[in-house]
Amino acid sequence: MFRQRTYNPSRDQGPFPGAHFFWQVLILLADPPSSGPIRRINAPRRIAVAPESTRCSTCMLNAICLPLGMTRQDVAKMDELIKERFRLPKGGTLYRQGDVADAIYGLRSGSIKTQIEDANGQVQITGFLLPGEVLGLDGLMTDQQVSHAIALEDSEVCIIRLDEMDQLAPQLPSLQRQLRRLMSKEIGRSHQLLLALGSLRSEQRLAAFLLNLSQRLQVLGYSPYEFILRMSREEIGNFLGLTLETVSRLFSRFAREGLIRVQQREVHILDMAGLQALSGTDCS
Amino acid sequence: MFRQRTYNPSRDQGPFPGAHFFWQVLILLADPPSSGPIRRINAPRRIAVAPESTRCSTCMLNAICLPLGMTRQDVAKMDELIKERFRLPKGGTLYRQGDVADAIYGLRSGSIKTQIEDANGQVQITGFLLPGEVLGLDGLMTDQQVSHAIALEDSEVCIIRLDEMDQLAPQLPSLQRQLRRLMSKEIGRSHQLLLALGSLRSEQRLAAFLLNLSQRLQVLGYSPYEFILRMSREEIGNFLGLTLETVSRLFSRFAREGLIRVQQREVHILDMAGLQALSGTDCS
DNA sequence: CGCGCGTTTGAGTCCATTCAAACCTGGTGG
DNA sequence: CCACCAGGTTTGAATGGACTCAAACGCGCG
Repeated sequence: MFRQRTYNPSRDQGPFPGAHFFWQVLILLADPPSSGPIRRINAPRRIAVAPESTRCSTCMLNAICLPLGMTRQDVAKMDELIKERFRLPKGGTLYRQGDVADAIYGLRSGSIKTQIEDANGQVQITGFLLPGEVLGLDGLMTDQQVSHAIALEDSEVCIIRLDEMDQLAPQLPSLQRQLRRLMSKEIGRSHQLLLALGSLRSEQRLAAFLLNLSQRLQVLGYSPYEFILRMSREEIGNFLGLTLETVSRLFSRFAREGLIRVQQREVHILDMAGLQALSGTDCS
Repeated sequence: MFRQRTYNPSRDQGPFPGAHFFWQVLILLADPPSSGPIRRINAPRRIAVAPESTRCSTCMLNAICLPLGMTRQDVAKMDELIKERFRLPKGGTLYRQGDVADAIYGLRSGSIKTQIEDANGQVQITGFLLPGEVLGLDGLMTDQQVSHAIALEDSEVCIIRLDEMDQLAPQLPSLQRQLRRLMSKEIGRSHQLLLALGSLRSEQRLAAFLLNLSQRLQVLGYSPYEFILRMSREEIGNFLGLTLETVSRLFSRFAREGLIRVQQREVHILDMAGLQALSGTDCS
């Protein structure tokens, strides 16, 4: 039935009933939320933390995250906006498809995957997020989340409530702009991924995946040459439109060819240029 | 080298030098526009038309396009915002990757494809737009277009300048909200397409493609059962991550199986339910 | 008419998948 | 401490679906 075996992630609450759309059915804006009463997200599990620790102005990620490009004054205003943080254990879900989308989230630490699910339960991972990146932008359309967000390890997110953001918007045009940028970036990212899934062969996809990860980790101050993967082979495969076996084989081959060294989830990149050549990034 | 033959669209100005990014390189915000001086888009080809014909308030598409969900008063304010329209001949480009992105565009009539291009000239079509849909949202990130927009037939777009929109924003919060929705929709659309490219087999992809088109045309008041394709087999193939031959074979097979009738670019859908079952939209 | 372009159809190949078995690792309980 | 188990991972062999290469066809156009 499917080109690849159905990727069936562990479900903590049984099958989700609200995955009823496909493609641009969204454009209709017609179908009411058929998923029954809209659930309130995780409300009980939220904790307010000591104020000074949630400040954007003192956050190490403020050069990467939402405040990117803002003036000091504007960042100070951001501090009013972000009152809550949220701890997420490994495997925990930040939100699920169909939840009300009344906030966006800045990932503070850890890593999170986002995935969508169609009516058949077929799942597609749409992104692996690293600290400083913002989640929940895809839910702004319908006021309902259209994807699941699941922690790959213990993680922590900052919560930015939409209504409070709208209130603050007039005084903080730079936030609107930055938000627009982030959404635009998300669109660009999906498009690049589309290009990968649509036209790259498996080895190119994996090479590009590793390079992408390496680069993003470097931005965060980590070594671009060695890192540990937070996701399983199966998740990588799903993300790249491949099977876990293919991914595993490619890892082995890359290692055999001296491009990387890999044991389990620990990856050492030995030949960055070689990977780039493989991925097709390197032009000419 | 590539999984599918390189799709090489006719280029009106030779190879484009600015397609230097890959995936989330965008996140860096570091690399300067390496494409030389940023070009001004199509400025000389723009024409101002009789004011009453550009009014959102009298536009037939105002229930679908940007003004969707706005009050009558807000739509009236939109009228001030949209002062220009732009005629685009078949094959003409509205903007190219690397152009300054200082406006977004509402498609008034015709149809447009958007495509991205990587350093190797590899192209991926990211969308086929119909009237009432909005282009240019992906360029808001960098203030530079990250995709090409090319007309599939003679088309007409409304121009919404970003600086004017920002000026009007405080008085028109519903516009901000709607813009956010549209961007969010675009993200959702890409994600759905990702799911298709990542996990659907060829026949499912084409079936889903036809259903999607059918549905969007219906929203516009056209028959969902018969329409003519504005794009070539090659363009469909590129969009769906298939070769033109595969697409052609699938059309033939669908026709043989009584799902559709097709001659050249004219498509009649005979068995909508069959197509839905095939695409996997139909659940259970 | 002849040409170019898009499309259709066929035959053969190859790459990723499927199915299957063995392996490694970490955690649990005896 | 070790045996055992479960889940993730690796590797092999065989299959099949989409691709490549190729040729013929149809249509519009100068």
